[in-house]
Amino acid sequence: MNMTGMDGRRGRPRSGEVGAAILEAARNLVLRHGYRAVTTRMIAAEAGAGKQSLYRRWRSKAELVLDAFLEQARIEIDERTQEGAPSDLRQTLASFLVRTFEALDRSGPAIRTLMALAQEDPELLRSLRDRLVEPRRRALAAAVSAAIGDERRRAACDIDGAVMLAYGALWYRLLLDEPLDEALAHRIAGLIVDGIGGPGQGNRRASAT
Amino acid sequence: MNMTGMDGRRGRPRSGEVGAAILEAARNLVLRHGYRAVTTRMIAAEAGAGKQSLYRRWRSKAELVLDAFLEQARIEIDERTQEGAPSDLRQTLASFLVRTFEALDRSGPAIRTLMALAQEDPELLRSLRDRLVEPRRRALAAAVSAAIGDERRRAACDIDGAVMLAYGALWYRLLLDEPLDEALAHRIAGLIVDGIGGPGQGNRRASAT
Amino acid sequence: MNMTGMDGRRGRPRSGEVGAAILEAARNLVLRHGYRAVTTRMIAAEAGAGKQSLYRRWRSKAELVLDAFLEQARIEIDERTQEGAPSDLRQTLASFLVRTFEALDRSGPAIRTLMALAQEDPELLRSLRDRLVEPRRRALAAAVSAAIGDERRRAACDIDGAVMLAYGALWYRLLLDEPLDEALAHRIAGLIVDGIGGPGQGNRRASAT
Amino acid sequence: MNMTGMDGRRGRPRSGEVGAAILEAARNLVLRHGYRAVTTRMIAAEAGAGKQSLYRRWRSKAELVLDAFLEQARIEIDERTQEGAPSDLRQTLASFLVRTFEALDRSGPAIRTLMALAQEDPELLRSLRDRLVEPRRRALAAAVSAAIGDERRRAACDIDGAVMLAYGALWYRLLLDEPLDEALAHRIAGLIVDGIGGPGQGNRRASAT
DNA sequence: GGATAATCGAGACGGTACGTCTAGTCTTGTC
DNA sequence: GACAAGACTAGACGTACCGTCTCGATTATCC
Repeated sequence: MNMTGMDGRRGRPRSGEVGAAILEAARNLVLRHGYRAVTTRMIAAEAGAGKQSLYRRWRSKAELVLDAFLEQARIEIDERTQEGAPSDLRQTLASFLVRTFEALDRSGPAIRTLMALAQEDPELLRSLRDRLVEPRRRALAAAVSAAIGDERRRAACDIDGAVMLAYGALWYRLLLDEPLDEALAHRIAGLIVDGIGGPGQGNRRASAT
Repeated sequence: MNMTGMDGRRGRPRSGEVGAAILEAARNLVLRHGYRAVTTRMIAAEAGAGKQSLYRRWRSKAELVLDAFLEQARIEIDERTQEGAPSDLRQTLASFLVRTFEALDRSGPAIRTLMALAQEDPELLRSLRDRLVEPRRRALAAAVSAAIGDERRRAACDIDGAVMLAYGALWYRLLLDEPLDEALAHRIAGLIVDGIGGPGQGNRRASAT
Repeated sequence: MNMTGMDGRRGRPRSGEVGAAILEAARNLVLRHGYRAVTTRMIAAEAGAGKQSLYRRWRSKAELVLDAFLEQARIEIDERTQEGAPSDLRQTLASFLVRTFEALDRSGPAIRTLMALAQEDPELLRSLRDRLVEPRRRALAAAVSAAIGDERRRAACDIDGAVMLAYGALWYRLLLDEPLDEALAHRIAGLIVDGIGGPGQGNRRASAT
Repeated sequence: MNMTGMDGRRGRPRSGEVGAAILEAARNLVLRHGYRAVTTRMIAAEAGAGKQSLYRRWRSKAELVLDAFLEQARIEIDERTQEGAPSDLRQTLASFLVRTFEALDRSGPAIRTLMALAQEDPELLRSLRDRLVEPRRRALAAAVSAAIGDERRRAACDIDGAVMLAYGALWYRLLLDEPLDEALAHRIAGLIVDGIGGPGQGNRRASAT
């Protein structure tokens, strides 16, 4: 994953532009045609690079495509964290999901592909977790934590569990190719905040039976 | 997908044993080596069959492997539905998840792979949804519905939403290769029933702020 | 080199047409563009075959091209041996060379290429000797032998040596890309029959000095 | 081919040692492993040089290897031309061939490879002709001419034809990987001087029939 | 002596052929 | 017509190599 190759200083250094061009070509082609339909030859040609320049930097087509999309994901997450200080938990959750859904409008198919690839490649899965999933988990957890506010109440909540439910639902819908819209975001937020029975007291007792 | 081939046609009838042997070979090989490492030639050889006997029955390697694992899933789901009528919702959810997690202990990696494949193959995704995801959604929804019992209270609950959260969490953990154990099952059940704040009233007000 | 593959009898037998089409494609392409400029992909495409069908029959591009031209050479040599019984040695030699030069007009470049390839591949060289060089050596030796006629005089002659000189000169000119014309044929024939000094007695004494 | 680069230009002059090291590395590696198995990278590494230092001096790998072996050939030919004035033609021819065969003992494989390469590279063929073949042709022609001695007799002889036969036989045997020994040298010399029938008068009449 | 310029080793670069592999289809002879 | 065996087309993969380009460092000549 070290793309600079500047450990030693002898020989011609790797050109950052070549690596960037390959990443961009990979990203564009996979978005346009899907992972399977894109070949390393196509990526190299689109980038104006030789195939060897590709394999000098990444061990396989899959690693390259992962990097191509993680690059993009990093940018988006940075923009997202410019939050104010929301006070309502349900609203916080819902708006976080809405914004995430919007971002997935473009990158969804590629992200799905990445998760799919990672299922056959443990190292890829590790990268995906470390560089895509975990940062977002933390971002959502922080947002939820801020919305709860009070320290004591926070301790009583299973924030990480809530984050798991939220992202679980997101991925489930994404992978099954079911729509991710604003209504769904509010529905998920409501469920997570209040549980299955909604804000009323009804299910309190039912579960206590 | 028609495995009998006994529509009253002329010629030698298809041998049921051949199809079964292929399914078993596919299941075993994929469990052992993973989807990508297994080739159609290997499956045919392991089953003592010709490749044509494979493609006479399934349209692609992916469909075959899907069938190989759905066969197993069908058996498991049949056993699971032989339930009585539990009354406690949280317990119902938890035990459903526990049993599902146990079944995934063996077939999990293959199921993950199927979902991964489906990301590049719409037809496979459709099959996966119709034959694996939907039946299980319905089974869980029915169990939840039965546990709630009362008709009016049922109407107030977002049962489908709860099912989405439960299976979402399951897939999320499965795809990220995070453990699926009994503690997790209870945690998910608790979250779904009571929401993030747990059975206490605290978060009612918080969300009402 | 066994192109039928019919040792066992199970499975689909190799198609003779495919092999023949590949040979012809290889021959035509190499004649047109030269050995280096022709790729296995081009040969397969021209033959309407897959690359695997090529590598199933030959171990490398070089082996294939050898076969492609030996096939042709065999045909030509068959036609050539339909000789009468000439009596004049110089004339016999000259006309043999003339006819050979004519045949090389078309296949010369390819034959040169084969000899070149054989310099890096001992197995290829062996094939070339056994299937191209030796048969022709024998054909010329037989023609020379017949032209001399008398048994006793034949024993006094170094027929094989003469054949070596004739073919040596041919290859030398061929490889150096120097013209092979009728005048050259007669010149070589004259030298071989009479030696450097020509039909006169002059050099007899010179060499006896 | 100018290896000094010292035309009075500015900048750091080319090191003669680097060029010599490259030549020696090329010669050794090609003798050891053959032309194809040796790469430019290997030559540069063996010489402790960069690849650019190689291509600064030669236009291609083939030209370099040609030079590597011509260097050796030049030395050999120089020694050879320090001859007295032999008078017996057959002996002159034979001893010339014997010495040439000895030299080929070491460099034969590489020379063969060069001729092979030249079949696909007209420019290389030209170099090979100008710098290897022609000088040797002239050397042999001069030796033969000197051996004949008498001006009038010389005019009656086809000296160039004899040289063609001698070198033709040499290359023919070399390329076919057939032994080049002393007996062969004398045999070729005898054939060239006297023709197929040997020193007797027998074939004079046969050819005159 | 400082500027200029060509050299040096090292190795990345574009391009492209090679030989291997796989999926899914087609063709044998046998049952 | 199903069956086992295996050849078939098509085309992607990752490696290898050539000849060029680029880097920092070195070594000469010229001003």
